[in-house]
Amino acid sequence: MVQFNQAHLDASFAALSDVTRRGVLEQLGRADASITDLADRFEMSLTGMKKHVGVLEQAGLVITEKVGRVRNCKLGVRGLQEVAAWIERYHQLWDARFCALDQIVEELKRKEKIDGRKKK
Amino acid sequence: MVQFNQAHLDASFAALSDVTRRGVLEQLGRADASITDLADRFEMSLTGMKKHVGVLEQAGLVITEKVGRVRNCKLGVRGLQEVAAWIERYHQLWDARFCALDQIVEELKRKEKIDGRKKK
DNA sequence: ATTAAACTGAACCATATGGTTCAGTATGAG
DNA sequence: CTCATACTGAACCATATGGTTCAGTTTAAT
Repeated sequence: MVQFNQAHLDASFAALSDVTRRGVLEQLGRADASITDLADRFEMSLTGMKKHVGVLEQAGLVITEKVGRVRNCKLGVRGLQEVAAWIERYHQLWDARFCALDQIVEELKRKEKIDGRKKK
Repeated sequence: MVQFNQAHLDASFAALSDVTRRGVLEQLGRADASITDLADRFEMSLTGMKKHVGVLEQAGLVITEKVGRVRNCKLGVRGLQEVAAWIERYHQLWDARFCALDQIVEELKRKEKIDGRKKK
């Protein structure tokens, strides 16, 4: 089984746990943007937006590059892969458990049907 | 496009951003457990573990039920689905952009090859 | 009836987070 | 050269987070 970089997972999930930052990612999904663009879009101070971008960059979810006096922000490659991998693996655990659960549910439904008939 | 419950996404991602809580989920993937079980496993006070479980439960990632004096914890259904859906949709944005990027990269490689030949 | 186990809630603590303002620095335009 | 733009860093603030201890309460076992 793959070994995950827990610190990186911490940073990535934390970065994703804020509605503004998810918004920024969505925005960058449409087009690259400067800090000013993003600050305007989300009605926030430049400094505030800079911090959000910093968090996203730390998590590898965006990449930025300073060109002249403007910092260009774009989606990063590195970030989401491990997160998606973790979710995926976790989903498997989940399914394994719910397979069992599904059977129980089916069993219950079958019984209900019978009970229903009896009550009629 | 699906509209996401942002508050719930906040809670879920935040819940997942802690290594102990991810560990708890993994543990519950193997078997249901009591608060005491989990506290022992992660070498933490009962109260501390209770808080973690509370966070996970709030996010719908676990379900608990008090049976006698012990609280039984198990994986929840409700939680991961929206998270997985968000990641999935986001992945699509990503791919769309990287498709374009790939083309650019290919283009650059092609040019480099030519330049390389010229320099020789 | 006693006692131990398992949890729960309140209070506390240190640090992190999400925001702000203010005072810079660096760069592009005229 | 001058000035506005775009960012950056420091300091601050309120609230949240991850943990603890201590003092209950409820339930199970003897």
